[in-house]
Amino acid sequence: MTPIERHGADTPDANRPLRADARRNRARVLEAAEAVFAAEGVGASTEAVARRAGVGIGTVFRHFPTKEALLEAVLVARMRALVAHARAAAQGGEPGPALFGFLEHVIEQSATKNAFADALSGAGVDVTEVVGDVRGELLAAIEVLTAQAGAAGALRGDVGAAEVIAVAVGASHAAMWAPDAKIRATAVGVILDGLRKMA
Amino acid sequence: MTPIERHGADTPDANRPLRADARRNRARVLEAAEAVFAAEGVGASTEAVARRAGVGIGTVFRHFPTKEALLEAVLVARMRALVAHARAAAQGGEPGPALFGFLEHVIEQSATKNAFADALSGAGVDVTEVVGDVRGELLAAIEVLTAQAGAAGALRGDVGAAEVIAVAVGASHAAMWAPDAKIRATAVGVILDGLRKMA
Amino acid sequence: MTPIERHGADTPDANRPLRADARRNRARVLEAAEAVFAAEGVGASTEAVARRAGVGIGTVFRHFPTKEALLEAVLVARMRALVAHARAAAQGGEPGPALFGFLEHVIEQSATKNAFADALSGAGVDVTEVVGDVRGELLAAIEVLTAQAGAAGALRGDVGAAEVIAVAVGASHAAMWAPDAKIRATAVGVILDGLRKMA
Amino acid sequence: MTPIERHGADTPDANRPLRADARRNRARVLEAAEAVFAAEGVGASTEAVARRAGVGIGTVFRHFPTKEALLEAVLVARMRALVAHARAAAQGGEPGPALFGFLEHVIEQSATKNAFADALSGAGVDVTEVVGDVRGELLAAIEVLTAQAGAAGALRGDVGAAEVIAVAVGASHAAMWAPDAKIRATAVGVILDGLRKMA
DNA sequence: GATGAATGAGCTTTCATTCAT
DNA sequence: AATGAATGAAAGCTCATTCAT
Repeated sequence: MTPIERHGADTPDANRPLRADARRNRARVLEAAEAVFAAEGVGASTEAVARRAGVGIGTVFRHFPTKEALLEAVLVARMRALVAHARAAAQGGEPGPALFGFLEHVIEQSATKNAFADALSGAGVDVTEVVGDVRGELLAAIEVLTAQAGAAGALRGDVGAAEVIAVAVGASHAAMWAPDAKIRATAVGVILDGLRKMA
Repeated sequence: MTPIERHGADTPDANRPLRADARRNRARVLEAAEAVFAAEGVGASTEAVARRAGVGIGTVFRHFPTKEALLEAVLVARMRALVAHARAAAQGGEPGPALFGFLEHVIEQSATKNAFADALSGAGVDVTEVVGDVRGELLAAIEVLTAQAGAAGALRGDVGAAEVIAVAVGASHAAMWAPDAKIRATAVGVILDGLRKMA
Repeated sequence: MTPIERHGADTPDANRPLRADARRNRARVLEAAEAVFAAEGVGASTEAVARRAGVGIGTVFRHFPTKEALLEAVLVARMRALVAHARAAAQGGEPGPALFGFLEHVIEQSATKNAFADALSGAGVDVTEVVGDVRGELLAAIEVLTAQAGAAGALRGDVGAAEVIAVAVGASHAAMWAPDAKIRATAVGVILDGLRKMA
Repeated sequence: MTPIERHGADTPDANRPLRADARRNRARVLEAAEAVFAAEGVGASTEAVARRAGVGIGTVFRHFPTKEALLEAVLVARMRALVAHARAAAQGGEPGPALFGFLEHVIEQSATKNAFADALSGAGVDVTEVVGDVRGELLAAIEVLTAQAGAAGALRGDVGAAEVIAVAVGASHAAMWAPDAKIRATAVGVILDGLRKMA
């Protein structure tokens, strides 16, 4: 129905760099969505997100054509941040602390905001499908951390990146569920200890 | 939110004798609710529950005055089952296997059905408030298991019942997130290893 | 998902005779829909229909799960009325007047309310699909009228029921379009004359 | 509703010179609108029209300040084409064939695209109001054809231009409704026969 | 003049909850 | 007690229209 999509003719590049204000609004909406969903759960209304972002509903739907798309975008954004963090950690000093520092960061974040993904999966969204590319990137980034830590003798031999992620997800939830800071610290400590090289 | 939930059990005549068929219906609804919410998430409609239970909606609401009340009842029922399981385990043979066997049961269950609680907490319900009595009972039952295992030298010294529960919650989620059986087994193993006595 | 749909056990017959008040409401909604869509076009809101019927929106959607379903139901109802009228006409006296009287009735009705179907087809609904059974019944009923009139020498030899319907649809629109009564009468007369036996 | 539509034509410099590209865009939009509305009904979105025309929405609204204005413009354009066709026909050879050829053209067009006007009238727009001038022109052009055909004895004596138009509208709809080509041909034939001189 | 991002009223649809039967 | 029809407040989403770029 849109044969050529030619609508500028002299616009330098085809797939729209997105006007400056549009870009700004998109970011604001994403931010607002993250905050609102973290605070009220995925059941929060799209209007609430719009209000928080200070834009009209129409704007939210222009950028994310579906509520699910918005949810996905939030998830992807969060994962992208994790990827960046993991890469930075891999660059840093000692392998062991690099990996465990990263994990603690993940857990901390999840604990205050909301768990790795599961408000989504609880709502019936197939998380795996959604995150596509990013999932691969995250896996790769963690693979590096894992390999380094393994080589340095700081990590159990039988675990790879996938296992580390699963364990991190678990630790996040343990942290969320723990009724107080002391219990939280112990529980997380226990779980992470499970990852360390056994004597 | 509905503290006076306490229904029957050992008060043979008191509050509500509850006609035989009414009792049966209550049970059917609860069962249906568990199945439906497990399958479709907490967003599933109350009508779907009624349909599955083979009763009219009116009946569902007669027994559980609110959708939230129904959700809570499901959660409480599941925890009650855990309590029973934990007590049975404590009666059995060796302390170490008793505790870890129980934990594996919990994790397995959560993994196939759905996590310990969090569809609820994802929906903004304060789980801690809700479960009131049962939470105490579960804690007590696990305390017994924990103490026995600790005395037998099968459990890290610095963890009590609360920590064990948090770790179990974590392990459940690790299991749910793991993409395949092999990774699931390793991740759960790692976490439970964290609980064992360190050399 | 609804294995048996057993919800009465002693309700005499299975597929719900529909409670008395429900039946009444369904009829009211249908009537209201006919009036509202006739007056404001198919673009009229479902709420307007509910208001006119004196019921809540929910009730409209309980009976007709979709706006399209409501539209279809209106169309089917109207066609059913035509079928009844055609059958009655076939019972009556002379074949020629029976057919042409019926056609005039159809045209008159369409002219005041709105055309045979096309607000729908204008809205992209595939009318043919929708009316299924009724279409067949109408065709059959008109077939009878047509055959009788043909035998009586009051109808052109080369037209059957389908052609008669098409011509009636045409005449309805001619009537709707005509700017005044005199022109309307002449135009309709011209078209119906086309159907009569040529000398 | 936009009476001052009168644009250019024989006023070479007056109201708006209208830049060359603007003129081109106006035409493109009109064309696109005709195609889109024909294909998807009047419910089609203005954006769809813009997309099809290869312009931004803003441009559509600059030329036609309202969706209704756009709809009207499409209708007027179509009628203008008919006027031209009618005038050409009047110039041609024998009166009878001239009139009936014209009518067949009208019917054919309507049948493939969509009926004379009624998606509009179905949407609650008062078509008569809208077309103002053009309606008069069309009437006049057909008056000529009618008079010629009448004088040549090829047309019933009691019908004038208005009746012919009404009948043409009817025939268009008969054609649209007919389920197959054979029935369509017969039904249209019947209606047009009604217009011919009776023996 | 052209563009397309922003707007928000309005629409369809769902669902917890109530209440006459 | 049980039923299921009725209710109406949201929710998600669309689209004509405006206006800064």
